[in-house]
Amino acid sequence: MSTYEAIYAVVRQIPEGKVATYGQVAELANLPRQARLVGYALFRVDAASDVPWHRVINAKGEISESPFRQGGDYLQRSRLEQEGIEFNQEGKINLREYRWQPDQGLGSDGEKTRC
DNA sequence: ACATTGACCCGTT
DNA sequence: GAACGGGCCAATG
Repeated sequence: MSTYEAIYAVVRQIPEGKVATYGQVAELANLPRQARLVGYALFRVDAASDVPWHRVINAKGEISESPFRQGGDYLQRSRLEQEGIEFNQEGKINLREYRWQPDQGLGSDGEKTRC
């Protein structure tokens, strides 16, 4: 069980039609402030892996991927669109809508115990 | 074993 | 609101 394995495990928990940011995945993987490692891990992810790496995006809601990535840049976006995720003119995703929240069913009130 | 790299996030200016 | 820099860790050659 390597550190990357933990990251893959978290990414694998991302439901379909939802996206998670690197920082979020990092925290879920027990790696606080190590969003970088998440990105590095995904970079080293094997295409044959069942890791939905395409569901992981940066905090800006933009798709980040290296130009050397197999296929091209449109691949990830195409996959996300298949999941039902929409992009705006900027090619970004509405994190407020598609951000994966593990505790989605927190409470009907949503945010009440604030301050 | 050392140095380099690599798909980021956050706080400050 | 945008731009800039710093910090972190692991894998690779």
